[in-house]
Amino acid sequence: MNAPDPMRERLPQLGALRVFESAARHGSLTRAAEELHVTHGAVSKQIKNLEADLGEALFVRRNRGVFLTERGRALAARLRSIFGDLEDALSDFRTRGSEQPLVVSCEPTLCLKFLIPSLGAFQQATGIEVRVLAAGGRIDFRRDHVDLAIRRNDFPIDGALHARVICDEAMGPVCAPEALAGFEAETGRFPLPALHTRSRPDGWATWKRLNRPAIACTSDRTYEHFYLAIEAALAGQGVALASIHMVERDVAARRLCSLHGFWPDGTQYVALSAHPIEDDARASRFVDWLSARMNATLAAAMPSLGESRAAVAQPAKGRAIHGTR
Amino acid sequence: MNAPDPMRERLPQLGALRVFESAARHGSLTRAAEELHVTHGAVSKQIKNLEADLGEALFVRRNRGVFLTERGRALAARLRSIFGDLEDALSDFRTRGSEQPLVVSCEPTLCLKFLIPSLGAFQQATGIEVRVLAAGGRIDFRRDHVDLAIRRNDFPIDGALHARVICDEAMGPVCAPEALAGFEAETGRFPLPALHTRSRPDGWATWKRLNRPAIACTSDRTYEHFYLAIEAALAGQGVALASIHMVERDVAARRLCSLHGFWPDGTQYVALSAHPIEDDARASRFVDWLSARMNATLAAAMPSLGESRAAVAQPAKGRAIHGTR
DNA sequence: GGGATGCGTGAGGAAAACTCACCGGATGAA
DNA sequence: TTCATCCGGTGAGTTTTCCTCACGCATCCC
Repeated sequence: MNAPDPMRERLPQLGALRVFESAARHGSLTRAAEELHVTHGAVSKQIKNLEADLGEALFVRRNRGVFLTERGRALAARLRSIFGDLEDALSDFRTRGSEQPLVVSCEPTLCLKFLIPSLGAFQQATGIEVRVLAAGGRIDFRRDHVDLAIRRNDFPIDGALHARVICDEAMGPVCAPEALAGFEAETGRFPLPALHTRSRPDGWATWKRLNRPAIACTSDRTYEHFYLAIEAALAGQGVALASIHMVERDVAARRLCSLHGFWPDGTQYVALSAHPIEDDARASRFVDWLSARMNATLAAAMPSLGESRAAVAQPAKGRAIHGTR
Repeated sequence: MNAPDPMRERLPQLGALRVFESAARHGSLTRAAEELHVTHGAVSKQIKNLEADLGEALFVRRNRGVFLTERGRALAARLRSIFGDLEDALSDFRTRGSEQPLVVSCEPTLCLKFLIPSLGAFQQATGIEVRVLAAGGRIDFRRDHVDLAIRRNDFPIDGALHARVICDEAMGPVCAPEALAGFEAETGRFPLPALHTRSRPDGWATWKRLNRPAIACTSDRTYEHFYLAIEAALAGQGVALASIHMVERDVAARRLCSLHGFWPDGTQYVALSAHPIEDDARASRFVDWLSARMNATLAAAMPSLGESRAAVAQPAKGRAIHGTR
């Protein structure tokens, strides 16, 4: 009566949700009542309340039993998973159970070309279990249950996130050894297409902007995915502008040749998290390891990085990284 | 008094958990009380109850405020994520919000060599958002929030799971084109090591058991990861026994050569789910697409599969697949 | 038809949750 | 030092929620 909770903090009916989940699972109010050790009347009323609160029926009553609505089924499925998580969390707490694996989201190409092959050593050395979610672009940490995302800072980073720089990005044109024969280093003429990637449309433009040696290709070809562009380069179908971190192994194995070395493009790889990375020992350790690992790659591929860096690092300035350190 | 709930169904204190989460987030009982629109006394008692139930303090009281225990902090973090999920679920329900992405767990090599490159077309055609979790081996569907897992049925499949066969596995020895020169087809002599993978230790043994042409290598080399073995083969360091589904693109691009074609090894790829796959339209559609896609690869690579299949399919018999169809 | 099953509902009661008022320790400024 | 203030604990009492009980109704099966 007296304006109890105008902006009532959501989740009013925790108990009712729990009862509904049970009833949905059993497809029966009576059996839910048994599971919860209450009478069927209690279950009936809880669900009625919940439906009133949601303004929508979750069950269709048929006098001989209840049947989930389509939307009711969807809600029940999610609730089931969520209450399962809750049970797990409490059971882990009580038994001092093991930690959850660290979930890392990473751009797919980097993921397979670099992260996964070297992950085994990390897991073995630290005992930290890592799960890799191969996904790029925007990320919803909570929805996807991601602890850490590895991204390039080529976009403004949400101020609510916490970031830690891992290493510089360095790009360079690469092609298959057999395709290298047609390349005229002086004129820059190259008798094959330039390979583009939709996920990094400004790659070649940045290369040009940084006054790196021009490469005059016969045409352009665009791939949906970085991985496919690299594969096309491997197949000798053109020259791709690739990240050193992604083609490190291919170059080392001489499946790919670098035309003009690799150069920082002003962006960095950063680790993003919804919470301060320092607060999570495992995440912190992972980022440290990743940073050391990727910087080693950089150092090996670009011994001349020292002097070139200062001139190139400028464009990245002004990009707001809300760092925690 | 009269034995109310000896085996009380877990999660007794939903409200208390909610209160604790709020207090932990604010680091203050008083501010939690404000958020929940109750008095601080109510919050204090709820948390006291919860601690009694857990048999352990969650806060350290300091007369000037409360401070989370180490374990309390861990629990609060998980609760925060879980209640966040709950809010999302309810908010999605009320607003008829969009569906969650379909999370597919897949062995990393197959994931990058095959799945991710072709996934774009699927997402575009169906509008179904797919997230790929690169992980092999055993899987906990609920803990990892996985909807669908793609695996080979080379292990007994838990009866509680639902499975649908996708396609046959087919293996064959592959090496780099330049390494092929040293291969004597008649004697089977090969002047390089055989490349093994720890994740499929019985690969070459199965090849021999099925009476495929023997390959006499100089030595053996074992890699931790399938991806690395394929990479070694690409680098001309030996001959690997690879799945057609993983090296399809490499063979097509002539980066790898097949020595004796690809042959079914008696196992199949299966889609596993915690729930009947038919019940989830999106999962069902994804499996249909994947099945068509992978069988097309098989058909293209092994036009002679028809007659060879009958003789080889036997070993797989007896492996219990709890199929839903 | 008769019994069993499954659910809805109103009245009344038990239990949980909350409020209120007061307490004590710690902090910081006067 | 003193006093005002902040933060949380606690006991008594009250409110609210939730549950039980008992009954009604419709369906299904023998």
